[in-house]
Amino acid sequence: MLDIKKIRENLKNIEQSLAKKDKDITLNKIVEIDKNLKTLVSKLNNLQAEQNNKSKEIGIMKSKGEESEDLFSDLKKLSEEVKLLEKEEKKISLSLKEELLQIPNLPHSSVPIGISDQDNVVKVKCDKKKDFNFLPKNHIDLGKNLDILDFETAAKISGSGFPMFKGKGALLERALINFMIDFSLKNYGYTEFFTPFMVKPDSALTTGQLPKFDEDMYYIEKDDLFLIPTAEVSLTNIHKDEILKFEDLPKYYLGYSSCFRREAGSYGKDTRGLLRVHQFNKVELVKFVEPSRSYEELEMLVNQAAEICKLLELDYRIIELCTGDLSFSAAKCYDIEVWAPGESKWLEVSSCSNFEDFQSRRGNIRFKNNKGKVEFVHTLNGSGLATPRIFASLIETHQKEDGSISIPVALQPYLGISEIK
RNA sequence: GGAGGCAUGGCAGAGCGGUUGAAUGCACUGGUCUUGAAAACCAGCAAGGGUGCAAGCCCUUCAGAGGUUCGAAUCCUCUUGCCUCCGCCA
Repeated sequence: MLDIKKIRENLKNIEQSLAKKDKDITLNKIVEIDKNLKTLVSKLNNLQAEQNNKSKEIGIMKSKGEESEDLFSDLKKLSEEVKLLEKEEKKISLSLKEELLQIPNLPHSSVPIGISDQDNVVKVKCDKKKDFNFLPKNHIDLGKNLDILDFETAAKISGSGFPMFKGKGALLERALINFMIDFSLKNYGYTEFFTPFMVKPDSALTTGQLPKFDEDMYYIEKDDLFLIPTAEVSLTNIHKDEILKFEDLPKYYLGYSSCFRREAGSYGKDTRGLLRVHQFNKVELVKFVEPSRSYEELEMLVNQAAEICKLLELDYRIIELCTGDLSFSAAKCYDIEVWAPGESKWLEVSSCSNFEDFQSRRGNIRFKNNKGKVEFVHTLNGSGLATPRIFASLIETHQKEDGSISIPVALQPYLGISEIK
């Protein structure tokens, strides 16, 4: 959520900045509501002050045993007027908030300007991809031949778009999760969480999934709960409505979760295999930091996630998203993609974003700075990483001509084997 | 699912329907004392909004939403969360 004060003070700049993300956004309505609200509030405040004073007078008189009918009837009228204005004020500030919640975050000045993913910038290139002296198979065929993936049965149970890992495949999936958790835990000082997978609408509002993207999430109507599309939602809301201590920052949180996405609107895209599924596994990294350090923290976060790709011996590249491809809540974002030689495609396995104070404002997550002033924290998050695509890239990259898979050294302790055949 | 209890500042914990944004303690910050520290003593210490150069002044907020009243932390209703007991259950 943007700061209404900043909108008031820098309307032109903010509009220009928003246009880089989406040229159709307009702030006219917000500015108008804000103006109305301001005049109403100052009128209301004056009346409230009068009411407070007179009520106190009555209190004093009563304690002296005096009575005044005039004052009573005066106040009766006044209080009716105040109540009316209070209702109006509530209505207007609610509508202002509703409007503000629809406006995306401003892109950071360093973000390359562009309209679509065509304009993204490759920041870290993959110089040469792994050579094969045979035609590499895709993960669907590999998985079937090795009997480690079973999409047909998953479809029978749950419908299309749900992966099912079997035998060594299930072991590999579990190993990847554990490996990734341990990696970030041991090397970067994170606190591990195992969070709820279902959240209240309010929590999804904090991180920006609501109110605009409710169609992307699974919703349990009976209990008014959403299945999380990422552990980011649960992790970020840990400090909702709190004031953190300056000395407690930065906070590094990590959590594994299943992630649930309806993928509405992407029908026909990547319908086969592990590339786009309704349920997947991901280790998510979330940071709460003081504002001055958030961009430094973002660079650290991407590098950390990329390190995992290296250890898994995958070909990867880091993409800097352009303004037009940036998500609703992000001020700046890097994607990490790994190469899947069987699919002959780059697969997005991580997205590392700085949200600045966009989410913290929505979730009211603040800290007391070293001068004792309360400020909004900056939040960041990054996948570290998402498994099903890593799984696909991994078995495609490390396949041998006979169809077996060699397991990267870093992962071997987690499987207890060095190959799947 | 049924029955009951509770919800106040960073924490603990008072609070008769009327100068209560809220006693007190702890924590924290500054000061006195001390070679230094501790202890003791003194002072300060909620957030948001408005206005002002500033000091300040005004408004809102005692889980949330409604209601009663001239006036609500205090009374009523609903919701949510926590605790206790019963039922069910991995």
